[in-house]
Amino acid sequence: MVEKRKRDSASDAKPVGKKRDAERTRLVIIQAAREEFAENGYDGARTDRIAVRTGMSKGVLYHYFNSKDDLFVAVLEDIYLELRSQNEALVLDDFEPEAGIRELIAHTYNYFVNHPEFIVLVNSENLMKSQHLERSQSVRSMFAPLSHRLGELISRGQEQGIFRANVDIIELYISIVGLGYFFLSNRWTLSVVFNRDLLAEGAEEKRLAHMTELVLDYLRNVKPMDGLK
Amino acid sequence: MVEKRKRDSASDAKPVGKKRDAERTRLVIIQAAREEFAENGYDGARTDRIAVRTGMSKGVLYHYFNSKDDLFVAVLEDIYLELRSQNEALVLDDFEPEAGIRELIAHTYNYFVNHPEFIVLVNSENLMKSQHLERSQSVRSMFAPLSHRLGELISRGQEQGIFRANVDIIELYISIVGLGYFFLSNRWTLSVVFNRDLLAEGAEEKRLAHMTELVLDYLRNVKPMDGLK
Amino acid sequence: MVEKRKRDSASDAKPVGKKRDAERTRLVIIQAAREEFAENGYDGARTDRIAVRTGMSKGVLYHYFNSKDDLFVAVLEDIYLELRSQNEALVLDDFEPEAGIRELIAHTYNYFVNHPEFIVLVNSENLMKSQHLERSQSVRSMFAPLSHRLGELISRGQEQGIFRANVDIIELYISIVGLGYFFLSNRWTLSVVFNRDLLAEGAEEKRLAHMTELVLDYLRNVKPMDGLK
Amino acid sequence: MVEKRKRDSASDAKPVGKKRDAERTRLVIIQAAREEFAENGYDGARTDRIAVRTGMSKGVLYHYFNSKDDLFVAVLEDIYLELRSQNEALVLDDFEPEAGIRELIAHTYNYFVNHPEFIVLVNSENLMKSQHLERSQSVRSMFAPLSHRLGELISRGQEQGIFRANVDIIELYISIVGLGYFFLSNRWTLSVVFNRDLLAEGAEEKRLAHMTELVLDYLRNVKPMDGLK
DNA sequence: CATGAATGAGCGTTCATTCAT
DNA sequence: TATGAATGAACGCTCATTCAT
Repeated sequence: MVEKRKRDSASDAKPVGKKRDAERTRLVIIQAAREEFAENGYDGARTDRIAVRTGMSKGVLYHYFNSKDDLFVAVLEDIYLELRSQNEALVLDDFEPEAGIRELIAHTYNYFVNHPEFIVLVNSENLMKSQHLERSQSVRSMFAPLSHRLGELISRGQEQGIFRANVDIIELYISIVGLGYFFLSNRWTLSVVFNRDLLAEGAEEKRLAHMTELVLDYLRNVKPMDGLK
Repeated sequence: MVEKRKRDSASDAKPVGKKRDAERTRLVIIQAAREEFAENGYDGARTDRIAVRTGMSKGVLYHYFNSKDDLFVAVLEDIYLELRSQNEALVLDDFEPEAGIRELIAHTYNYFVNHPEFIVLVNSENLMKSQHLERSQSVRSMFAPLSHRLGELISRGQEQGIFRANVDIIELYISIVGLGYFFLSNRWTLSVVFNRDLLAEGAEEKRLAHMTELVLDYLRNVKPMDGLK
Repeated sequence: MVEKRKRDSASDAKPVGKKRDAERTRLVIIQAAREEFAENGYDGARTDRIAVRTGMSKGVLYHYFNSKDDLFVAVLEDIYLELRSQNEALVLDDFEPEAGIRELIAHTYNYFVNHPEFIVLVNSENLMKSQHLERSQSVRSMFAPLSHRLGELISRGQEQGIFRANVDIIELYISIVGLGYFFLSNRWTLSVVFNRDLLAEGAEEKRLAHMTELVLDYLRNVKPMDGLK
Repeated sequence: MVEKRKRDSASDAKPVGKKRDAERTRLVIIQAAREEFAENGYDGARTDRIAVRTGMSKGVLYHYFNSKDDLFVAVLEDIYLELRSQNEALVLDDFEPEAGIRELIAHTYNYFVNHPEFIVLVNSENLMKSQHLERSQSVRSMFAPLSHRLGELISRGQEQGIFRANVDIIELYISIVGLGYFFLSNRWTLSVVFNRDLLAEGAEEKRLAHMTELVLDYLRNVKPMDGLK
């Protein structure tokens, strides 16, 4: 279920027909940088180590990217693009409403499980108040299509009378993401303060089951008045 | 609703007279360090700036704490202690089950809203896989009492027939925390990818309403079979 | 044969009839400083550690001595005084010339063996070109009496026809000291470059035998012409 | 008689063209470090000042050497290599035994006279119990060849009946080295305690004459029994 | 007198970035 | 274009010394 990183990057969806060595090099650098940033956060990452990971000299980094900041922007764009392309592989239209929600929750969660870098990268960026993403064109509104499709799924459920009314799609989607993201992101401190090993075998699956139930019970909660409003 | 930092720190619950300057200085340093770590994360924080914030020389930091790491441990302990003492102010026993849950959700969420440092500090610590908290004695199992009280609240609701069965208290509590924490922590990147200003007026309250409903609908979801199991 | 350090210091030869606490404190500090300087050299020594060794606060050091430099002067004076008082215990007049030389060599060498601090302290001071000793009154010409007595011993040997003529007393005394001092001071590097463990059991005694023979063979080397010159 | 440092270092025996700047820079750093360590000892040396001496920035030191310790190792290796290569220039086989000894004594002594850094460097290293040299491969047993050649010289002298029997080569060599080394190393304190200016004109030559006589008289001291043993 | 908190210059080291080759 | 030597500001930390209590 987990795809290998090297082949997974959103960037290499681009046509590499002609041997564009420059393009390949860019990708190698982004991969190396992703790993380094993911293991250490933005401030903890070292350009030297990124260079070592690429197997190339440090000057190359600065030839392709002007600065550590620019490189971080590229890494963020790359991983967000990857997440979106994974999301697009999920065609919610094929599912019944409830099954569709289950799929969406599991799909989203599994991406985080399989790409722990995403969480570190995004947390780092939030620490810096999104100053890099703000400069990116390709990421803005990136999740609009997905939330639109989620809206359609909810609508279908509502029409079928199995989903409640008054659902704020974005709040819902943030909940779907957050219930898993927070757990995966904060496992280490949570394990300490609750004295329960959340890194243990089975903990991830247990979380997924709980959050799926939580969200679906919320959605299925059709009140008698709903139809009349 | 937000209390000022200076009076809010868990540490100064102790009677701080004028006698022992040392004790006072320790608190001043922890406060200064909390601010610096909160604004920049662990790696981004600078001991020089912490010293400037204290109004004292840099050497004094090392007179009280042996290293930046030790200081970070002290800051984490202080803020977790503060959170716990705030939690203890909330006597859930006084509430009907549903109202109790509402209180807990709001109380927890408001602490994060009023103490944005908490989120940055804890995210930083998770980036480092809890290596500092691991060394702390005072934080381990710190949230056991609270999850115990939450369990009692749920039990009361179940006895009254208004709450569902089969609730994993810790999973539930992580959801209660995570639904707010994730939103507050990730507002900046979420605002970009959803193209909705989550830092705008009203967004925080909206979030609280949504997550309260989500959790309560889950808990109230009494299935016919529940009583029979 | 080795006396304990604490009772051995030259300083406490002074009359401690009245309970002069100040004087006692001075000695305690000098002892502590001697140990610290001896283990780490001047630059490597830490005033904090000296204070810890005394069991008193750092301020005390600066009350009795104005600076690390002044304290080092006091330590040097103390240990040179100690060496001299040990030398004075050796009454060369009681010995036949050859036995006297043997005694002097062994006595001097054994002091170094039993007081390895002396070597580190003196090497440190030479690294700094004697800038501290230069300020000391009590040490200047301190070894004049001893070299005078050595001269008398040599004269007696010459009169008895068993010692050679033309002996420069100070050169000879420097040789007597240096043959042992150099070995003891440089054992660590010598062990490496010669690949022979000079810190092993027996190495010290072997050295003493060698250097005694060296010096005595030199002195006994009476040439036929000596008497005629 | 004293060669200038720049041409004298053991390291630049290698052909240093203009091609590899790196090699050149390494040597420049080692030279600068040698001077700084020699003037101040290990603890007294400052990496800032070493950088200033190289005319380059401080970071460059760490580009070539990982730490002050590693740099000190390199300096020690360099100067020991230099001493050995000087020693190898002395072909003892060409000399009659006694002349050979004279040459060896003078050669060794003159190296110290012309390279006062050697003494400070080695004293510093002994203060630290040879912890740097221990890590060096190139220095271990470095003086084995020389002591072997000294042994052959002594043997020839013994065969000719002009040198005594029972000579421990390493003890002898340590004496030859130590008689000069100690004088040169400790001139400053010795001048104070003997009240004789050992830094004055002529003092060095006088020392050499004395120590040569001392060693030769020891070696020449053929006892009647020697041949019979 | 004695304490130990506080100072501040300075230490060994790091690191994003530049630039000669 | 690619390399890696070089830069220099800044980092975490130290330490001899001072000073209020």
